[in-house]
Amino acid sequence: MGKAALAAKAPEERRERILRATIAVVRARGFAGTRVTDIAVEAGTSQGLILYHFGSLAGAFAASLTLLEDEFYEELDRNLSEVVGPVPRLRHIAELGAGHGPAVGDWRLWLELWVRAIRDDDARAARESLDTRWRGALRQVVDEGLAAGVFEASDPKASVLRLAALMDGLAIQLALAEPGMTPSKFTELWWQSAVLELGISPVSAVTGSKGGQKKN
Amino acid sequence: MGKAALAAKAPEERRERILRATIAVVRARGFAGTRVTDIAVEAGTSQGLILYHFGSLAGAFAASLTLLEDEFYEELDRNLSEVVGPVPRLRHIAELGAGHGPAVGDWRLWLELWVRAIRDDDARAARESLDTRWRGALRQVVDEGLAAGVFEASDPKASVLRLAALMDGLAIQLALAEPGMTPSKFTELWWQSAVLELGISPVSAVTGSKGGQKKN
DNA sequence: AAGATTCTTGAACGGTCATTCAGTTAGGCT
DNA sequence: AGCCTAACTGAATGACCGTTCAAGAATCTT
Repeated sequence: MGKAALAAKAPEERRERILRATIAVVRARGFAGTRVTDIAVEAGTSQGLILYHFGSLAGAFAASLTLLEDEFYEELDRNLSEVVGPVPRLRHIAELGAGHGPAVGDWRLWLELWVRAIRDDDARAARESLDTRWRGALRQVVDEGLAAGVFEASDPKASVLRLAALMDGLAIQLALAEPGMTPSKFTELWWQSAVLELGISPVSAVTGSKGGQKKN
Repeated sequence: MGKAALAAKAPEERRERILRATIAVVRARGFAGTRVTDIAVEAGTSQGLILYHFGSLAGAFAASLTLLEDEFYEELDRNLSEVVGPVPRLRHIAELGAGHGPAVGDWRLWLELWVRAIRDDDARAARESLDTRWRGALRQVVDEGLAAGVFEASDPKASVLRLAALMDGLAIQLALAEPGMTPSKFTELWWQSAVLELGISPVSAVTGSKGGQKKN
């Protein structure tokens, strides 16, 4: 009976383990390079089980995307509630993008998702949903700042769109390890744009970072 | 003999036809979805010939990337020489990105290249070279503008980096047909950032477009 | 505890596809 | 013309890989 308690894996647990394994493998090999066997090995199960639960490899991909979404949302909320005040929060976002925060940070996975979204409807829906949510969070911070009078923007919607797009664009270079692009450079470049775009005063801009203006 | 003149295809011609076909198929199906047969059909040759010339499918991919580079360079130069003066030229760039100009415009192909660059060295080299060249062109326009006194930027290098990255980021939305993103919106969003980033005066900003400020 | 149901396995199947290859054609050279 | 090499073909090969399946656990029901 003690044995049973240890050996017994709820099927649900198995399912989730497979989905996590799927994400891990896609991260490492990309969608195109992911085999059923890879997932099985990573999850410590058989190939058969993957097909049993998800019907096909594509089905496993699709299901793993919704897990990815859930975790992204959760983490985003957790991250943003960590910091208060529009400027520090925006600054926090600038740092998040650079790769702090595990789920948010893996830009290569994002690239994979974008390309898959060109032709796969599940991926398209997932990426759109993620993007909307992400822009919404950014929008919310911007609105807070506008209300508090520390940001100014003639067209907040456009500003948010641009800042979000800029982050994606910078992310590409980070993901591809473009020489000269580092996480801290990423953060600074984006932050500068935010300052410019939202008319953040130099004083608050510097104070934005929690630790003051110490650089290293 | 007349016959010979018509029928005779220089092998070089065949080679190039295959490379063009490769690009076309990748554009349509992505790297992951491209089969040797597809290329053969598109090029009107046999599968065998592709392998004969390029050794492998990956080889054909690699070779087609250098053709892509060449055409990109050529087209970029052609496009930029069309317009004179820093402001109109920058404006022209804003419009180019939105998809005018065939080779420059196909952002989906760019996405494919980015993802392939994660794991394939040839793709990585090609994309880096393309990117460098592209940023160089942007940089040149910015320098012109600075010299002429119509732009101002405290850190031109960073400005160029940001403007280039922003274009990539916006391109993703264009490539994925994000609802609400259109070529003209793309152009306007980017242009606004350029105006902000380079301190372009409203007067020249409006005159930037060749046709004056007509909107429709 | 017997039976039914769900879960799990891994071997076998079958299709797809890059690559090979034996042979054909065409062009250039003498 | 006759030979040699490069270009070219497409059928055959063989590996890889998603999916199927028959059978075996585990769990649940009563």
